[in-house]
Amino acid sequence: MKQKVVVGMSGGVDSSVAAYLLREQGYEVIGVTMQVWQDEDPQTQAQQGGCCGLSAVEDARAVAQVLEIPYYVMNFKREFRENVMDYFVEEYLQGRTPNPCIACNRYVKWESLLRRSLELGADYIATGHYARVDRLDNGRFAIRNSVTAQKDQTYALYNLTQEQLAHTLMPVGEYTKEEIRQIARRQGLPVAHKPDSQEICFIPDHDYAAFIDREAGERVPPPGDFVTKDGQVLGRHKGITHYTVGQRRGLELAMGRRIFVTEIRPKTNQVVLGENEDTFTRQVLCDQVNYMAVEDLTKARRAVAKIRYNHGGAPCVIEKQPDGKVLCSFDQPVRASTPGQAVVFYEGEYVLGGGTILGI
RNA sequence: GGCUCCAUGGUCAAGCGGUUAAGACAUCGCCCUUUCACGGCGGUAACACGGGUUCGAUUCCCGUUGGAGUCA
Repeated sequence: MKQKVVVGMSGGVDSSVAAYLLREQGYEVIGVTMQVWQDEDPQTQAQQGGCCGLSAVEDARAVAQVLEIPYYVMNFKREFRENVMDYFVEEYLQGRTPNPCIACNRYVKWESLLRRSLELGADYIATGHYARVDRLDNGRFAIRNSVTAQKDQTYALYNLTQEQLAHTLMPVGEYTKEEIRQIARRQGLPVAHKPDSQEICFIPDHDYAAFIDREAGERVPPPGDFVTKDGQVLGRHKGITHYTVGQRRGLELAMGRRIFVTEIRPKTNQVVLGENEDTFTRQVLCDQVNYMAVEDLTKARRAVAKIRYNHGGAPCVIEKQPDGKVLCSFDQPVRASTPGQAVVFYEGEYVLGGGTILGI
């Protein structure tokens, strides 16, 4: 009896090849595209792919046809709205900087999609992520680095639960991006040359502040003061939703030298500005911790941590606090630790866990 | 009101008789990137106005206008 796997197909190269690889490995493969949001303007719809746009459906269906696998479109708009879009807006309103991809993975892809797939009798779900899933000696499941350091998406997956990982396959993690494209070409998949997705999929024009304005209306914080850490007023800002820690561009302040956002203070509606060196911190505190390769943090241990998706990772000591939060003390200061973003801990090739960054 | 300074891109700021009129910051575009950022590479953009002097004025002189300071 073949094991059944539902592959989340975004219409991109990676998930298409994932479906192919699993079919080759002997699984009974079912292709599914998750419909998660919909732009009113069909013009935008056609042009914008993203990881989950609508043009996705046509491409994914075409790939499924080539692979001769069954293909369905499932509607997850409600789940996406609640767990990703609303969360995204609420975070910004409170002066934090969310990572919607992480929320989408945990709550939409690996919660809603997995549940429905299991209901359909599937044993696993699979995606085209550049990461691997391993079962460790301690019995736990953990996300493991992709074989290629060039393209590694483990950071966005730190929040998956053991139960979810137990039913997850990520075949693409065994290959490099070049190899994946090559496989796509050889198999004649129509998406072999499709560019990688980027940007937030539900904000195709990239103007996320305008999106928040539309969503939150009068709840959006008004303009306020740019200040130094000493309280000196430097100018006016457009509203805290327009900024994130470490940001330089878009401040519209000609100081004669580069200046950066060092802190966002929602209480006083201030945005604090300073020198580049002011953006560095040695300690990062996080909550909502998800443990992955380890069941818990009983004592301080060394790790490597990434504080944003494109951070190379830095050595540190992580230690659980009495209240359950985890304090991460870096050997060297890290730049622009940003509340709302995730800090993900690694040991070797495995994800130990991670949490949501809090203010100092 | 008198006197004295100043007047170059969006901001700051070089140049002071012949220059493609620097640079920084801001801004814009591209690259990077399944978040937001950082970063890299490019681009747009200026001599307040009117008279002189000179072969030639952003540069010198005189006004006008607009700022700054100062003195009754």
